[in-house]
Amino acid sequence: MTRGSRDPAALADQLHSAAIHLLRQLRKQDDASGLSAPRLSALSVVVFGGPLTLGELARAEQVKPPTMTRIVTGLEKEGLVVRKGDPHDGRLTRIHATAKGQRILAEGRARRVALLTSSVRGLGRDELADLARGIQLFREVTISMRAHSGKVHETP
Amino acid sequence: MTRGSRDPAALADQLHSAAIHLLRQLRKQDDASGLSAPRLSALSVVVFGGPLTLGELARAEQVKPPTMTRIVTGLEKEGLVVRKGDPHDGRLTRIHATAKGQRILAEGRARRVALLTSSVRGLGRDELADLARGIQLFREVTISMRAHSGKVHETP
DNA sequence: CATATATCGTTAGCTGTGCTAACGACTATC
DNA sequence: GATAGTCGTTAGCACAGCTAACGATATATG
Repeated sequence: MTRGSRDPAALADQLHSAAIHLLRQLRKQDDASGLSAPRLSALSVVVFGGPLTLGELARAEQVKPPTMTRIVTGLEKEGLVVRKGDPHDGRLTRIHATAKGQRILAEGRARRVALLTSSVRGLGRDELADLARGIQLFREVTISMRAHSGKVHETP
Repeated sequence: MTRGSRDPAALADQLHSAAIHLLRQLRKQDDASGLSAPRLSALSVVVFGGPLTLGELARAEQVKPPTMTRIVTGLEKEGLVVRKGDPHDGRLTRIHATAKGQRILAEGRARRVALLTSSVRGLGRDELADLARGIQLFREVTISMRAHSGKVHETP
């Protein structure tokens, strides 16, 4: 398997498996803050990306508008974001983070960091750097996949 | 952001975001084979891990038995696995992969590989090696998280 | 100005994943 | 053979993802 690490097929499977299991663990941890992964991710975009329209948020999260509607509704029900109508365009709904939303996000982040830190304790500085490098490559692959997937499937 | 790559907080956020978006892309591609990510992952375990009981499969996929029951039911309905009772222990249900299941898995794998290959075309050999390294670290972190998460939350 | 067209967000309805609680079937123990 | 434990399933809940259809608003066109 050490040799197979450079085999694209094995790499694809490992990527698939690693992503699934990693996300499951992250989700478990996020449950401690009462927020699911999609909600937390959306909240993060709103907090750091400033006020956004629902459509922009949906595109940022690569999700269809109806899905984002319900995510935002859930967040709003917990008082983490608020909807505000745009004065210039009545169709738009701008999503703003509340102070509570910012606090919850910071807490969840701190919780993940604490867990990651304890998990990373067994890793050295170099391995940490490798991890950062790996994340960067993950993102590049994701972006590239996104560009290519339309070709494989369809182009609406 | 280049400097922040070694900041644990930024690393945690990036890990979170990267996993979510990567999985979303993988899921889209897997949709082409008519199988969702959890089903494909479970099928992969059954195919490569030989016949397993439902409970073993649930533990392998870090999922509770009722969830695995439905995943297996879905796979069985499509003729990708079969349930067989254990002759020595009537409580056990062993899950076997069918020839069709093996074929479908191979096809899905080929599809992912094709996409990954095209996505990876922009990456050099060294970057590929870095990616493999990143995946390895991902798994270590996941395993470590799993060991530590009980401590953070609770131990039932 | 009035009407048609386009865009945005929501609602309705479907599938699938995850959980807990409760249950039936079977083993194992006493 | 009664009792206790294990395994898988069923029932019921919440949430995420989608498409299709709809109302409201904005814009373009006659």
